[in-house]
Amino acid sequence: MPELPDVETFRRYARRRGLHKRIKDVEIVDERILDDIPPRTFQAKLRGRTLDSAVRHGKYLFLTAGDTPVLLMHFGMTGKLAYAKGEHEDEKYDKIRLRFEDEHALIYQCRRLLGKVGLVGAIDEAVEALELGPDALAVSAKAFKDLLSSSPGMVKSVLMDQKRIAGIGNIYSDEILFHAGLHPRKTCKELSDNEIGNLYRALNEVLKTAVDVKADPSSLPNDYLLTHRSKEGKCPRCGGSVRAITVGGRRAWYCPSRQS
DNA sequence: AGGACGCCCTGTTCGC
DNA sequence: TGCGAACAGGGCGTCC
Repeated sequence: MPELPDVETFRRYARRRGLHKRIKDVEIVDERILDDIPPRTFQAKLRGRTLDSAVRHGKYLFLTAGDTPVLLMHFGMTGKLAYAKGEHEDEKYDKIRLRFEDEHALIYQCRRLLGKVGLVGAIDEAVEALELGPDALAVSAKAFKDLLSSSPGMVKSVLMDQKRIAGIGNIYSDEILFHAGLHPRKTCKELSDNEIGNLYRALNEVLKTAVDVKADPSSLPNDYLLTHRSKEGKCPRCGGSVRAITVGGRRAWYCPSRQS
């Protein structure tokens, strides 16, 4: 579930809790979360270091500690951050703990091991290696239009393609399409200039609003679709039943009477 | 090249 | 009541 708004929230959390403190110990609770790096190496490279910045690109969070290496975090579907000294919520899902000298730790938690934690040489190198497109909140209207014009596929799939635009996943792609009034199976080729403009505005409005509420669904405005994604769900704007179809192997929820 | 599909992974929900 | 199947979905690989 962590998409751009969630990861931006994690970034701010990490910035507030984890920077400018010496890492006394690197506790690897479950080494399966490590991405292609031996646990001992991971520990040795971070122990004694001090995190000094938190940068997000799409759904990736990068924590720097001087020049190199850079700590990379991807949250998969169930990853999140915690900060605690002793007992804490969801402790059994702790995977990595960066323990500071005051005994508090910045903790990477993940239930389903679909996330990854690793070290990279530099942020721009990692973004290139991962072939990530520009961050969804850093795409200009023109670049967005050019991108959609050159993509033949379904608009939902294109929004979710991290190589084209980084940061949008299943839930927020549905939300953006809902706000733009577009059917998830519509192809980019079918979009008018006006519809592309609406989509661009919806993308920015939805993502910024979600960031503002710290990606907490219950705090989103009442006319958002997110909390109505279920069989019994009603469209928050027209009261009609919402519907689910499969698009690109993902569940796509939408309002049939408002999205075409 | 796009898209359908399977897989990983495991907690939760649903149906028999 | 209990158990297993289905589902959740980000990312990746395979096949058509």
